[in-house]
Amino acid sequence: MEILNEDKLIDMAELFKIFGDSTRVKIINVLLDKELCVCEIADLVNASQSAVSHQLRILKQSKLVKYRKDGNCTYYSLSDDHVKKIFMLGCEHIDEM
Amino acid sequence: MEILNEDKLIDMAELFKIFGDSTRVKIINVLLDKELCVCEIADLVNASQSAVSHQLRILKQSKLVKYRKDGNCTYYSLSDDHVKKIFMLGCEHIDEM
DNA sequence: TTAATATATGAATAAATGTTCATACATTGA
DNA sequence: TCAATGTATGAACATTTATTCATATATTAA
Repeated sequence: MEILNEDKLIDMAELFKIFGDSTRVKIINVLLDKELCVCEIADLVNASQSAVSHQLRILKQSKLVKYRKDGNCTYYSLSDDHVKKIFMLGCEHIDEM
Repeated sequence: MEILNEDKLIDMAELFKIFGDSTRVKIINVLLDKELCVCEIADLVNASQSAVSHQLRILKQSKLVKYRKDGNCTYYSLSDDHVKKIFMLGCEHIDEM
C-alpha cells in the first residue's frame, strides 16, 4: 500500500458504496439545491415511501444528508458541499465517456 | 428529477459502485503513480491473484484502468486523470469527517 | 379523542456481488 | 518440446443489499 493505510481505503470504499446505488444517487440529485420532505423525494425519484425512508437512513448514517423535523414532515438536505462536489465529479466523468 | 435524466443517474451510480469495493479502491491506490503487473498488485493489496484479476476485469470494463501486455505480464495503469480526481476527492472527504 | 397523514422500521425475499477453487491459456526459458 | 510462470475465467458459495409488505410511531386536524 502507498501513503494511505488500509483503514482509510476501506472507509473510502464505504463512502463510494453509498453513492453506488441508483436510488440514493437520485435522492442526492433532487436534494442538490433544496431540502425536501420524504414524500416529495419519493415522488420525485419514483420510489416507494418505504424504500426512500430506508435509503435516507443509510444516507443519514453516512452523514451525507441531514434532516430537520417540522410537524408531521421530515425535511432532508445534503450535509455539506462535499457531497455535491463528489456528485458533480461523477457527473463530469460520465459526460466525458 | 432535476436537470439529469434517469439514465445518467444510473450510469453515475454504476461508476461509484466500482469505487465502492475495498479491493478495487486498494488497486486504484497502488496504481496512482505507476503501472504494475497483476502479481505485483496482488502482492501490494494482499489479495489472491484470482481475486485481483477478477477485479481488474471489472475496472477494465468500466474503463477505469487500461493495460498493456509485455511478454508474460500484463501491466495495468489508471485510464486517465479523472479516476485519480475522484479517488482524491473521496480521500479528502474521509479526512474531513 | 379519533381519524388522517407522514415517517420509520423489522422481517422476508430476491438479486447482486466478491472470493475461492480449479483450470485453461499464453509466453518464456531450458 | 516441456516445464515454469503469469494471467484469465467459469462455477460454486457465502454474503451483502435493496425492495416490499406490514405495522408501529408521532403529529395534526376535526
